[in-house]
Amino acid sequence: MPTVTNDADDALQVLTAGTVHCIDPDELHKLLTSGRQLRVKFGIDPTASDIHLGHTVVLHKLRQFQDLGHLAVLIIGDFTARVGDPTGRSATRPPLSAAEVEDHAQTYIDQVRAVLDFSPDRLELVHNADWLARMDMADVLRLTGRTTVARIMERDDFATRFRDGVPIALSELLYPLLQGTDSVEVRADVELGGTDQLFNNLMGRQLQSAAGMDPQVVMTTPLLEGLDGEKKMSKSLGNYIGIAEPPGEQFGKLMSIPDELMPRYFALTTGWSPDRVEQTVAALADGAIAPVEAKRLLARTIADLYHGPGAGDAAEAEFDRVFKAGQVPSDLPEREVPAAEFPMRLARLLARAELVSSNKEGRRKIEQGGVKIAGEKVTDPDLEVSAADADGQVLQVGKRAWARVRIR
RNA sequence: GGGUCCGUACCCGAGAGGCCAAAGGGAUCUGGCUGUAAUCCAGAUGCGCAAGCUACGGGGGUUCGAAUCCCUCCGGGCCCA
Repeated sequence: MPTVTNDADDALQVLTAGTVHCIDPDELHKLLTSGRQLRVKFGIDPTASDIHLGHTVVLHKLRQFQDLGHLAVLIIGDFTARVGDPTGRSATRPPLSAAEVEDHAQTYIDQVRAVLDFSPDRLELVHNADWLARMDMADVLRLTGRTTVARIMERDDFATRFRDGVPIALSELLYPLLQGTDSVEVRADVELGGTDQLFNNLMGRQLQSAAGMDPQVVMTTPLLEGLDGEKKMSKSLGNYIGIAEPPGEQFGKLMSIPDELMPRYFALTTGWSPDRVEQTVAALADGAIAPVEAKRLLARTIADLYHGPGAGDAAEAEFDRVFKAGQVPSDLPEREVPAAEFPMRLARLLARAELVSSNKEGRRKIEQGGVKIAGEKVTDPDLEVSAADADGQVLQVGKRAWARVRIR
């Protein structure tokens, strides 16, 4: 068994830093003092294939436990994904097929590698279908008998949906119980999750106690705001930065977050030590670092984290080329258009080059002054171009869409 | 099983026979500004060169004319049992 740090006080401080809930710190301290390698549970439901920075907040916390010698018990919720966690959702999630779930799970695992330590003595990977799929009706009845309808309905999102007449599938009400069962099965000492998981995680304590185990310590991490600076980062809101996205995309998106969000991003997404975060944030606050520079640092850091050292510098250089110097990106798509279709209106060519979704939209973009051909702004919405005019030229729409036309 | 209400564009949501390609908000996009794909300000947002076409859960009907009225089917909420 690996050695575990015995300085419980220091460990407690590091581990509780940046958490929203810790239930409860005394229990955690006791566990840390025991010198045992703790089993730290974190469950993910592979309902979608992309991990974004919001997901990494809790993963960084889990990594801290690993770095202190503890064991991350990563539960792939292949069974629960099929039920659909209703957390924070206003509607029932459509069920996924087993194949979709498996596919997502593999992508998840690949992406999680960027944050977690995958050494065998630091990570245990399990699938909850291994125990949940085996339960029979008697097991289910026993499980559901351990709580009450009133207790389940305390959960805010259930209460809200019920009040507003939004449907709640009966299966969704069971979700907290399933997640709690996971805690019993993996004998979790600690469970991590976002703040929205608090209810589910506490259910784990209840079920563990009922099973005669010491209840797990529950710790929650903040939900990261997305690019808009207000709503929580999520794929469905489209305000996310995926960790598998190209570095240039990550860099650009990070440059577009509201300035006020920077301290939070430094604290929650970089994996930096609390000290380093504090120094950087302080420097930003007293003007020692200009906001742009801080944002660039953040953007480089994230790109490096997920694409290897140097990725951030490269992304930054390209960003400057394109957005500061206004040059064409070094790598831009080519679109082939048959010569027979010419001459055609530029508006139509933009659509053929997939820069706009319709001729009409192309016309609109020209009228708004957002279209350039070979670097020249076009003002005539009815402009006709010949094959010779168009061949090999770079079309640009707005600040972020380019294509080179090839006549064939 | 009975009753009742609802289903509108990417999302929320107004609309009550013609003035509706459909108010308003969100979201997104374009332009200007700039330290940024930030903020702020302005504008745009079904398709078609156009005549026009398609669109208000699906289908059918009434009418000169339907998102708006009727029938039916599908989906959903609530109440009663």
